[in-house]
Amino acid sequence: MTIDPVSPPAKRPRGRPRSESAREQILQATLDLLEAGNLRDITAEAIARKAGVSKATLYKWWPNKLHIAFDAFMARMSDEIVVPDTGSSEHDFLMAMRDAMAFYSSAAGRTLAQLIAEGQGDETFNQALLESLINQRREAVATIWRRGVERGDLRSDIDMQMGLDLIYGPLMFRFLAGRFHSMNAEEADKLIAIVFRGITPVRQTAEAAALIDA
Amino acid sequence: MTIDPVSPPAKRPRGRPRSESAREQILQATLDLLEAGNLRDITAEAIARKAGVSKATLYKWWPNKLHIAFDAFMARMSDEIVVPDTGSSEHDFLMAMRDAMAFYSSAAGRTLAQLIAEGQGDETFNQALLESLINQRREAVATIWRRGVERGDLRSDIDMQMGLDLIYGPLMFRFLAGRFHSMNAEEADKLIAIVFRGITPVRQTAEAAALIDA
Amino acid sequence: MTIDPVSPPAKRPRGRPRSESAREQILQATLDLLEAGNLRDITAEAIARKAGVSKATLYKWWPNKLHIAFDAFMARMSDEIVVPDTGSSEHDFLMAMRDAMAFYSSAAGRTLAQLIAEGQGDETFNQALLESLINQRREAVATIWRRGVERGDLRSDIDMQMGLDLIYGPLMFRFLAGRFHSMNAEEADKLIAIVFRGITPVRQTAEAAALIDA
Amino acid sequence: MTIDPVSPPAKRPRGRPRSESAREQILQATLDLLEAGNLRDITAEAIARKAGVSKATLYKWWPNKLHIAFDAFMARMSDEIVVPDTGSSEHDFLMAMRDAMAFYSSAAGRTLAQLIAEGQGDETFNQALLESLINQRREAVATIWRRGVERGDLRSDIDMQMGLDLIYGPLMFRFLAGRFHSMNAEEADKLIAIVFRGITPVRQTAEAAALIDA
DNA sequence: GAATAAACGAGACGGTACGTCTCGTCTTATG
DNA sequence: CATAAGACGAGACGTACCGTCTCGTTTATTC
Repeated sequence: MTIDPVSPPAKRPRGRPRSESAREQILQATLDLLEAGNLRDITAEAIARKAGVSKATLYKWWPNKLHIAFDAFMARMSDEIVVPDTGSSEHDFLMAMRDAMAFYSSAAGRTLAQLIAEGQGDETFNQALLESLINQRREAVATIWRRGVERGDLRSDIDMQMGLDLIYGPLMFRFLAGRFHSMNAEEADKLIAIVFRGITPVRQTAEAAALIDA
Repeated sequence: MTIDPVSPPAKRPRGRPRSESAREQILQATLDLLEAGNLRDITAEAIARKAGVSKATLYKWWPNKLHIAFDAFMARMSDEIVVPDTGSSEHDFLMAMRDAMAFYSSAAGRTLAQLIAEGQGDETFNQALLESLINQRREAVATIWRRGVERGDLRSDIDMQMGLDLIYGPLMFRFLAGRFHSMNAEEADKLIAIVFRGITPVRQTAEAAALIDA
Repeated sequence: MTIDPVSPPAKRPRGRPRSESAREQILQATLDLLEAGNLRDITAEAIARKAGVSKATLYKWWPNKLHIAFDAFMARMSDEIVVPDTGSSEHDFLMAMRDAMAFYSSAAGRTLAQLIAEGQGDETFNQALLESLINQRREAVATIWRRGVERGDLRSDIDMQMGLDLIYGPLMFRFLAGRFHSMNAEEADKLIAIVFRGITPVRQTAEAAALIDA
Repeated sequence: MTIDPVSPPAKRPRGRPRSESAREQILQATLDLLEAGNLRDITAEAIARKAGVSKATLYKWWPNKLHIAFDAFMARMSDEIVVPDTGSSEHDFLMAMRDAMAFYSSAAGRTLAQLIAEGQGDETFNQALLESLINQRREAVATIWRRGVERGDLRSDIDMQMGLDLIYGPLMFRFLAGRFHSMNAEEADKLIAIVFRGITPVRQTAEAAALIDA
């Protein structure tokens, strides 16, 4: 048993350390304002005021309010993903989709839409947003996918990315098109059912199709 | 002796008529600027200057630059949709998807993404945008869909809207996520193939699946 | 007798004309604020608010608040100078000095001191300020001086500028040094008396000196 | 064994003593910056950086940069005044004036002008500045003046302050008015000559005047 | 033709947010 | 303790764009 005797003891830099409370206040204030209105209508001054913080502090740590909103959003996202394991891939995906639907329906979903919208002009930001957003789900979904392939529920010759696009694409499409309200549980079931006929091995596909045809 | 008493033949109002050339100049200038940069970075003043028009004229006919951009975009869209008719629904959809891909890849696509983005804060505008945009394609796609159902290529118990979501959702998803470059012809083929296994009647599905499995 | 038939009739430029009322409101507001406090403590925003004017309007017509203050000050200065004519140059100068003392004692004087102070960093501005300020008095004083020389009250071989420096220099010195309160009428009399012994022809000088000596 | 009970002579306080080198570095840095640019444009941060000192140290020992500049200026002034003694009061004053001219022409003069300017808003500071500045010269000039009165070169019934105003007022006037460059040796001679006709006893005055008239 | 009416260009305006800057205070760890 | 480092709250700066307005001008219809 060894204790690293050398390890640089995370030495504090010289000056006054960054105020963690200020950071939190800013993110919280931003979230609150985002729930109340559009990102476009939120001013840096309003965030600063609500957070009890100077405007200079905002601009010291973030280049603009878009990035503040991004951090605020992400801080709220990090611990919510769970990986369903019902024994059936289709059912697992259904659960994952319902989870996603719940998320997109929440205030956070509205915020996300605005982040995507505002980020449209900034390719780098957009990339970062989608990546960190989707990567979080991808891990969960990848687990389901892998289990499904091993179990024989899913075809092994289909690119997972394509599968994800098929499942989340329609969801996101409705979401951004403002038709999200129509995306109820029943619709989700149908969507998953149809996609699964495409991504399951032939035998099961045929059976499933027969079932639907019936 | 009477002259057509029914049709008051588009009687010109009293004053100076609206300048059609100004209208065109404005839309053209807006399009040019949109190709060069982001909608966010385009100012009403820049449009007016480039169009050789007064700012007041802009605001007389449009409520804000978002609506100008919308009109400019739409003016360029109106006559491009064609309805493929190859005898096979799958092939028809493949053609339609490639058409859509070409469109989204063009400068107009970039413009569209920005319109969607900016419209995010304005529900009414967003609705109008998506509707008039999708309706244009919907007509075409509906024709394909109808033919497919009649021909027996497509299941009759699937909601067309769901079908469109399945086809265009992944496309739009990649588009907005900035992964559109990866949406090449091969990917499009695969996507359509998978979706079709879900939306075709069981017999054909089983055959197709067997074909792929082989 | 002819009337220029061509003369361009002071054609109004195109566009909305500059608001004269805004100009006046700005200058008045600035003056009011200057009387109440230091130029340093006056913000562009305060001027704009008090004048019921946008900040942009300030910056459209003046490069910074220093120049606004200058214009405000000058607008209030233009018509106050009178040229005394008592028959005696010494008496005339005494009147002129008392006039200047009254001015420097007023709120306008306080404003002037601040303008000089703030202008210290901007050589061009400083030059312009002193010039337009002193030129106004110089005209008056030059008249007195010329009359004095013609009348034989003043030596003709002394540079007028030097004479002005001798008369106004001590005044301004006390003014800027904050000892202005001590510059009462009696002191003014003494000062003028002493200077006049230096700038009058010898005979009168001797007589005057003898008078004082007595 | 005895402990001196009387003189705990300048007992060192506890803790780390104030760094004398820091003090000097700060004043020197301030002087350097003052020579390079305007006091207005110098930031506390710049002084601290150049002096290799923390900003907190500045504010611990001075209330603001104006007072730092004052101390820096004064430290450079203290030992330069000499009292000419040529046997003639007029000549002595001429020397003193040339001395003053040299000073005002130097970088220190520029600094002084800025101190006066900045101090305009702070009556107390202004007072202190002028007092400590003028008192330094006053001592020297008072000596000349006293000698002159004793010697009979100067009238005894003229207030010395008034005399100083007459001599230094025009100088300072030109200095602050930005016309200082014109204040060459010849002008200084003339100025002193004129003033002296006002402040010398009648006999000499008459003689001098006659001399000038000739 | 003159009168009427609306649209037009130019551009000044009030409003408001931006992102930057400096001030003077504070909170750490170091000497 | 005094210090160096540097984050912080406060708040003014000057810029930019918005959408409105006030002009004088132009282009049409109506009398």
